[in-house]
Parts: sequence; structure tokens; C-alpha cells
Amino acid sequence: MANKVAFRRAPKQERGQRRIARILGAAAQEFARVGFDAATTNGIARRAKTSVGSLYQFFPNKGAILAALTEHYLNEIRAVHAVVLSAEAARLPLAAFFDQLVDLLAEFHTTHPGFLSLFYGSPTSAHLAAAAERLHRECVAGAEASIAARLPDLDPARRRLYATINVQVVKALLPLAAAAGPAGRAQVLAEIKKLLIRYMDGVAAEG
Amino acid sequence: MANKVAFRRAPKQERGQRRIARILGAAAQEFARVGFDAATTNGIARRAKTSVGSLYQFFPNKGAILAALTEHYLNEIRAVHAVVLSAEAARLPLAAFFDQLVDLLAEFHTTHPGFLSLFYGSPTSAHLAAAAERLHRECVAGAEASIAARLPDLDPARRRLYATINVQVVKALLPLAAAAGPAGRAQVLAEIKKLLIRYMDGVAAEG
Amino acid sequence: MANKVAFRRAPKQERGQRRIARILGAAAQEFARVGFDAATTNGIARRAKTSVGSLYQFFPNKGAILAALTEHYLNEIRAVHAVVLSAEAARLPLAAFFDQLVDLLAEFHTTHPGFLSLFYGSPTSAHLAAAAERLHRECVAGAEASIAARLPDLDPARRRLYATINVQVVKALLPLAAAAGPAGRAQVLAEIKKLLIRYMDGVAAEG
Amino acid sequence: MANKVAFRRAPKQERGQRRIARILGAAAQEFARVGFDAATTNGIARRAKTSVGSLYQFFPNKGAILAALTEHYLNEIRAVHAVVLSAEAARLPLAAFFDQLVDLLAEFHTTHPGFLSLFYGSPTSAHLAAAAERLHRECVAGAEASIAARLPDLDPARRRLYATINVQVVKALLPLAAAAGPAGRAQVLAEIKKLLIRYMDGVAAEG
DNA sequence: AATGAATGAGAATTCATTCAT
DNA sequence: AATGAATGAATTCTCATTCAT
Repeated sequence: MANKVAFRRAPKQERGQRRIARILGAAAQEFARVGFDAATTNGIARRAKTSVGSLYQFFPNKGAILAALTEHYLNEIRAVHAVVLSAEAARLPLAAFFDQLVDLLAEFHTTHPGFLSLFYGSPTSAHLAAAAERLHRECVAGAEASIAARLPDLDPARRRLYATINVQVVKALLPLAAAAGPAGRAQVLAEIKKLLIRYMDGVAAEG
Repeated sequence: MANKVAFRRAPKQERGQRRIARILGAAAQEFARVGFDAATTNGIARRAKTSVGSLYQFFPNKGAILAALTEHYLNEIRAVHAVVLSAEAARLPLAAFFDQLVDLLAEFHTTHPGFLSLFYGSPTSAHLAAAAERLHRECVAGAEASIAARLPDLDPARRRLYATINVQVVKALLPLAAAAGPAGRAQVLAEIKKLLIRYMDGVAAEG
Repeated sequence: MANKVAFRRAPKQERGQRRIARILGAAAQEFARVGFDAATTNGIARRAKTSVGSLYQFFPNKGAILAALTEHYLNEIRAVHAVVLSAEAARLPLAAFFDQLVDLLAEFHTTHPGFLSLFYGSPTSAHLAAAAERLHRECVAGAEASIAARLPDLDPARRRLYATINVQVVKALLPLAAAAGPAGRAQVLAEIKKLLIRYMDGVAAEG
Repeated sequence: MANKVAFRRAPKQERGQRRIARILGAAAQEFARVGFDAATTNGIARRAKTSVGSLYQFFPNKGAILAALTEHYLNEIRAVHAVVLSAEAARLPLAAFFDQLVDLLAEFHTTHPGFLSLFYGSPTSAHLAAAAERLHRECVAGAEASIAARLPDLDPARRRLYATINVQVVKALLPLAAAAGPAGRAQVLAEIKKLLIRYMDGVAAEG
């Protein structure tokens, strides 16, 4: 899947790998700071302490940087999903499950500050919309799997709806935790958990 | 006499007003279509069937169009808030209240397709972020007032937190209703209502 | 046929027409000076005493300038062909015919200094090759028609061959006249005429 | 002893020589394919199965590759001239002479496909123009010598003019032979010969 | 000597904004 | 006031050349 990203050439050397990482990091920061469209390839290169030429040696165009970054985040998200979808997680009571999930996702957002700018795709650019779409799909798939483990008899269409709602809610509320500062953060996370638990408890009761 | 003078001047002013309205409408469409950044002033003028020059007669720069559009939406939102904050609304049971609120907001989104592109401010441009911030603030203020009417003893900080969460959730979920098509729309709206009711019922029970 | 050139917008005003002419003139000079590829749109605009932006208002890209210039030359060539293919010209003895033709073409080259750079297409760029191809085709068509008028029984394939040879020879030798300076010019033209007359006389004798 | 030293050093020099030859061959192909300007040094190195760095070890810049290639072709052309200017050739009747000459040159073009791109110098780049000029001069010199052998009493200025015309004509018509494909090739060559014979017969008759 | 990654100047093109008409 | 042509700074991407390994 990671193969999908079109690397202009396969970096054989470790130095190249580090440079790619630096470029992706710089891109994440720039995208976070000014958004994908306003970010400039020269600016990304400057922040990565390299030259545009080098940047274009690894990425054929600006969109490819976004695509690579998306792929990177996708892999990280899958790691989170692996935890959340484990057999142990499925046996947890709903409250404990969401407690773990929200904490994990909150940490993910904290440690991946650039992630947000890709996840919230505006229709600004086709590239950006595609990135957001990919990440969204992955998250919804994860949520679906998790719901399926708990409510196996649920109609697939409804399962999909609940999954989408969960994803959207988390997506919308986690930034509040980040914005709340160290003090308010725990409070916000607690509310997110309550909201999800109450909602999904209701869903379980309905079924 | 004064009437007559006012009348004489009116046609011109009115023509300008109509032109402004056309420009704002065109801008809303363009912003919705390609986003604020990608929208061009020439494109907006073309869609408004006027010239760039005229556009710049009314708006000193592209950001000012966004600001005016924001003001426009702000006023429309206040009208919705006026309904929601009426004495009758405060006396409604929570379920009935959210039923009314979500329906009103869903309709607002439907009838103001350009609204979304301002409400979901990416950090793309300072202008856009400011617009989103203003609209967000207004909505939070409305939600705060509404919560205050129902739970007057709540700590103001918590009230603000609940208001923010309500706003974010609605903001995140209404697009799902729009995307679901005529068939799924009612279903999505019903879920949004359930989610809010369950959450705020819990809040009321806590206090 | 002239319609094929993609004008970005139809210039309604005379000023626009003049500007287009200035841009085409400047482009012809630049193409002649450094060739199509090395010519820069900024350079063309500068020489045309206008801005790049204006240039792009009329021509969607560098290739379109070349295409428009090609179209322009094509029309001028057709005017020459009209003279050469007239009924009177067909009745002229071969020597008199070539005398007239070479003089006309020499004058054309003199008055259209930029023409050469398009006529001698290197494979450098697809754009340039296409331009040269178009002009070449037109000239060959003219030559064919002229030969057909004099040697109607000639096999079409041979007629095409003779036409092509005539065109290539003139294309290759006229620059010598231009390079020879005022003094040598007449001498070179005289030789070109002799060469063509002797060759085509032989052809006529063969048939 | 001296032999041994020379021998020891030879392998290295020879390896360099082979590499240079490979680079020149690759350059010839690239120049033929896309033209001098569009050819990239990286592309040439790749085709030569070496690295840009090595390329720049032998040639200080792109122009130097062109210059070296020009020198190479120059030597090959001189070999052709040696045949054409031999005592036996001078004794041949004009028709037989041109028969041999055109066949030789046609073969030269066939076996040196990259030659054309240098010989037809557009003013694209100063480098390219210089290369074309050098090759042109050599050819004209050869033609002059050949004419001098046949018409020793000719005014040198006229001789130079005839030589130039001969060169230009051949330069312009040989590509037609190449383009005509195996079938048409002989036909085109026959016409080139006829044209030159008729023209130069006329010249001889004049004197 | 060989390699190929790194550099950055330069080119095409776009679009917010101005200003002559 | 209205128009839309004109402007040019800014952006993406390329490629000749250099230099660390």
C-alpha cells in the first residue's frame, strides 16, 4: 500500500531516508501552519534545511509530498487500530473501551501535530480532499470493525452510520482537548468519553 | 420632502445593494465550490455578472468579501438563535428542544450551502480562520445562552465547555446529513438528536 | 483556419489588437535571436513593452504564441502563392516564372525576418516541429499546384517529389541571399533561379 | 622499456577513451532525439551508462560535449573529402563524380544519425550555432577544392559561391532521402544527383 | 577516479489588485 | 460608477553543475 506513493527514485542510502523524513516533517509543519495550498515547496525545503532540487529528487510534485505524508499517517493510524481491535479490547466494557480509545487517539493527535491539516480536508484542492478521504475511510473502517465486534447483529448500514458518527465526533472534539491546554485537557477528554459512551450505550440498548 | 430626497437617492443605493448581494452570492458559491483560497476575484465577479473593478469598488480586497459574507451569515445565525432562545423554547422538554434545534440548523445548512466553507476554517489563510472563529463564537454564545436557560446553576466554565462540545458535534455531523441524500437524511438527523439528547441528559443528571 | 489559434479571449478593442501585434512581433524577434525554446515569455513581454500578465491574457501559453505566429506567416505565404498560382503566372515561360517566384520569396524573407526560425524546425520541441511542418506543407502544396499547372500529365507522386525538392532548395538557399549582403544578394538570387530553371527544365524534358 | 611504461598506463587511458566514446555516442543519440537544448547531461550520462560526475570529469560543460562531437564528425567528414578529392575523382566525368559523392554523403548521413542535429544549427544556442558553422565551413572547403580541381580558372569568389550552394543543396535534400524510406530513397538520391549535375553543367558551360 | 545526491538560478504561469478609459 | 485590460510578485518545477563520499 505504501508502494502507491510515487517516489521519484528509491533512496538507497540512509542519508536519503533521513532527508525524506526531514522533508515530510517540514511539510507536516508547513501544512499545519498555513495549509496545503499556501505551503510552498521552497518553504518546505527551507524548513527541511535542504534545497528545492533535493525535494523534487524525492517527490515529483507537491501533491506527492502530501500523498507520502498521508501514507505515513495511515500506517500510524493502523497501529492504533491494531491495539483497539485486539481481542482484549473487544472484551472490555464499553466505558473502559472508550477510555482507552480516546486516550490513544488524543495522544496520537498530540504526537502528530501535522495530522489534523490532512484529516480535515477542505475542498480547496483535489489532492487535499483525496488525502482526507483516505484517512477518513481508514478511521471509519476501524470504527466499523470495532462496532462489529461488540454488536455483531447490527445491520451493516447502521453500523456504517454509527462508525461515521463516532469518527466525526472524535475528529471534531479532539482539537478542543488540544486547545484546552494542559489543565483543561483531561476535562475535555473526559467529556468526549462520556458523550461516546452515552451515545453508544443507547445504540446497544436500542438493538 | 425628506422622503422624496431619500427616494431619489434610493435607486442608486439600491442598485449598489443588489450588486453587493450578487457578489456575495457569487462568492459564497465559489467558496463552496473551490474554497476561499482557490476562488479568484475575477471568477467571483464573472459569476456575479459584474466586473472585477466593480467588485473592488465595494470590497477593498478578497478578504473583505469573506468578512462581509461572514457578517451576513452571522445575522442569519442570530435569527435562528432568536427562535431557539425564545421563552417557549426554554420550556420545551430536552428532546423536543433538540428536535427543533437540529431541524432548524439542518435547514440552515441546506439553504446556505456556502456557509460550510466559512464555518470549517482551515488555517489556510488568516482571513478564513478569522471568519470561522467569528461564526464559531456566535454559535457557542447561542448554545451557552440556551444551556444557561435550562441549567442556571451550572459553573460558567463547564457551561462554556458543554456549549463548545454541542457546537462542534453539530458542526461535524450536519454535513453527514447533507451527504446522505434525501433518503438517509432523516436517519442521520435522528441520530444527531439522539446523541445530543443522551449526552445532555447525562449532563443534567450529573449536575 | 486562423480560428485554430486559441486566443484566450477575443480582443474587442483596437488597443488589444495592437498589443497582440506587438507581442507577435517581439516573439518573432526573440525566436529569431535565440530560438523558440530559449526565448522566454518574460523576454518577449519585455521586448513588446508589456507585462507577462498581458501576454498571458492573449495567449494561454508559449506554444500559442508560436501557433499564432505560424498562422500569421501562413496567411502571408498564401498571399504569395496567390500571385504565383495566377493564370498569368502559369502562362509565363519557366525562366520568367522562377524569376518572379524567387524575387517574391526573397522579398518575403527580407520583410519577415522571424519567419526563418519557424520554417527551419528542429525536433527540439513538438511545438516548433508542428509549426515548421505546417509551413512546409503549405509551401509544398503551393509548389505542387504550380507544377501541376505546367506539367499536368506528371505522376502525382513525382509531382510531390519535385515540389518538395523545390521547396527544400529554396528554403536552403534564400538564407544565403540574406547573408550575402546588399552586394552579393542579386548574384545569389540569380544562381538560385538558374539552379531551379536548369533542374525543372530537365524534368520537363524527361516527361 | 618505454613500451612497457606506455603499456602500463595504456589500460587506464584506454578505459577513459572508451568512456568518452560512449558519452559522445550517447550525446549524439540524445541530440538527435530531442535536440541539443532539450538534451540533459544527466540523460546523456544515463544513456552512456555512466554518471554525471564522470561526464563532467571529461567535459567541463554541456557545450564541450557538443564541441567534441563536432570534432569527431569533422574528422569523419575529412575522410569522405579525402576520397572525393583524390586524383581519380578529379578525372571522373561530372555525372560519375556526383554519383559517387552523393552516394558517399548519403551513406555518411545514414551511418551518423546524430550528425544532422549538429549540421543544421538553429540559432538556439551559441554552442550549437558554432558547431554548425564549423561543420559547414569544412564542407564548403571540401566543395571548393573539388570545384577548383575541375574549373581551375574560376574566380575564387564564384567558386566559393558555387561551393556554398552545393553544400546547402545537399544539406537540404539528403534528409528527404532519409525520410523517404528504403523504397523512395534511391529515387530521391537520383534526383539530387540530377539537380547537381544539371546545375554544375550549366556552370561549366558558362565559364 | 567514479558516483549520484545536492544545489539553486531561472522559466512558465497565475491571480490579486490597480487604473486608464 | 463601471469596466476589464494591465501589472508583476509569487509559485511550481527543471536541469546544469558541484562536491562529499
